[in-house]
Amino acid sequence: MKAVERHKRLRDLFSNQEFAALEDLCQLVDASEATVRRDLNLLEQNGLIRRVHGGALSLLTGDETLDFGQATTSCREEKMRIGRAAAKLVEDGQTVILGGGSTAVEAARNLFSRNVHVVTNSIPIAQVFWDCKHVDVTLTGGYLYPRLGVQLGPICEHTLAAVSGDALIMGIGGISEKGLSDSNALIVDSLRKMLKVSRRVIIVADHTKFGRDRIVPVAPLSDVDIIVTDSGLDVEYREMLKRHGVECVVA
Amino acid sequence: MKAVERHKRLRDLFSNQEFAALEDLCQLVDASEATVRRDLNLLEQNGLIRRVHGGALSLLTGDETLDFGQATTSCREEKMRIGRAAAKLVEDGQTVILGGGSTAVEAARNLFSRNVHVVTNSIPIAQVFWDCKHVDVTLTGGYLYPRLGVQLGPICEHTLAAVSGDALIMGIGGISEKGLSDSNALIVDSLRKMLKVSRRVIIVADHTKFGRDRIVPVAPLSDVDIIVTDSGLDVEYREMLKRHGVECVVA
DNA sequence: TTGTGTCTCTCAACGGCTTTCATCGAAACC
DNA sequence: GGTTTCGATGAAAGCCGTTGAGAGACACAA
Repeated sequence: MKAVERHKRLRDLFSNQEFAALEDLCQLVDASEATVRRDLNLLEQNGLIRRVHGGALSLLTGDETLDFGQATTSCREEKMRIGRAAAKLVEDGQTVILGGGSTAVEAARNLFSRNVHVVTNSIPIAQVFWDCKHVDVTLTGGYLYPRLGVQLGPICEHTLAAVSGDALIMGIGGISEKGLSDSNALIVDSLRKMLKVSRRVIIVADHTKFGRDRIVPVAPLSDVDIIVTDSGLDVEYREMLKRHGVECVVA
Repeated sequence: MKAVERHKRLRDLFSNQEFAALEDLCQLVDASEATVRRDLNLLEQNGLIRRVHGGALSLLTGDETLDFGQATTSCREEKMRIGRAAAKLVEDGQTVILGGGSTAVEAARNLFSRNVHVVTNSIPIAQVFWDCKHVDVTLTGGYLYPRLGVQLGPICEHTLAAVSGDALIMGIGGISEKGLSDSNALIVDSLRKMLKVSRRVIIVADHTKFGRDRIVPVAPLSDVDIIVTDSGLDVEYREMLKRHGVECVVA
């Protein structure tokens, strides 16, 4: 059986089943333990499962608890790839600030097995690390913005002010020549604060976000170091990023 | 059976059952006593159960701590009544600080349709108000204590210091002549801070909590204004409360 | 106090994990 | 066509975590 086929079978299994033992997986894909272990490592790097003694736990079945409605379901594959690429830009031992948004959640998943310190105002992101030993999670506190599960306001900003991040990974509503913008006026203050206290700014955004100006401007493109996006991005926008000195990573 | 599987079964059991004998658990998971003991130690470390001579007590159905995933399953009559009674002690327009623990979650549920401002360090409690329009929720922020979903440490305490609560509703591990005590050393600092900034202290605790001294002392009884408990409380303890000027509400 | 049952600690055995190496087959190159 | 190179695979060695059994300490009840 080819690797692609094995991976597909494993994914299918883990979207229906919470736990699987190594032995059973070997039988399922008719491969040696060594191969299955390697496959599981890949799946773990992609944030689909978590390896445990004796097998692996699915991160897909538990999803409903992380799904806070809306955006999470659309273009999942792309967001996963973007999240993975963004996580790779972070080095072990660093402090990473994670902004809200479903793409940032994907990035968080890919930081699960890493050795980092996470600071976030997003409860869904915090829950990704619910039972993770390597990752310290600090929540900012603040007013709870119900629909999105993010914490906002003076308390949030005060905590952020006391933090210094090696990297910031955050999603955004719109990216254009004018800079970053978002449609939610309440959350932009916290976004700005995050930008301010981070040494390296990584924006995660699929190609549909480009060329859009949302109601509230957040920051100029010059504040951004890297934008991670998908392969659907127009050349026009790539050049725009280049002009503004923003590195563009295609996941 | 693999370790993950055993743990899942044990959790499931303890979310439905208050006590289980070691022997029965061995049978349930088909493992030796030694292994089950080790598993129980882990669960105890995670605050899900309390080990006792001959087996283990559930803290999920019992009170005090709450695993996020189990939130929906544990809803015993008594706890609900206690939660309801405690919520009645709060007036509209007030700021209520809610400590972690499953009884406090019940109180939170009964505040859902009220017009109050909630301050909490517990994510499960914040989620009670997820889709609620009348209730403002402020989270303290801080280090995420895994599994219990509470936020702790300097950030949490700093936020609490800047808050002033009309009422505090919190659960506790033990209540005796010596005062309040709890088994989790990490969370007591935040509990103390909550006590300090609240004008009116309401403790929610079923009768099994009385006469118990847990490892870490939290506060003397004189710091408490009201204790809401169930009808199973011994006269002996009612008098103790009276002696210390604590009002006792039986739900 | 004594006896029974339970707990803790230690040790040995087992199984799973990682690392390394050899093999195989496919694609690339000469 | 033959050779080389590279990635994928499986097997083996050694390490580490998990498990179960037993000895002694401890708790509880009669």
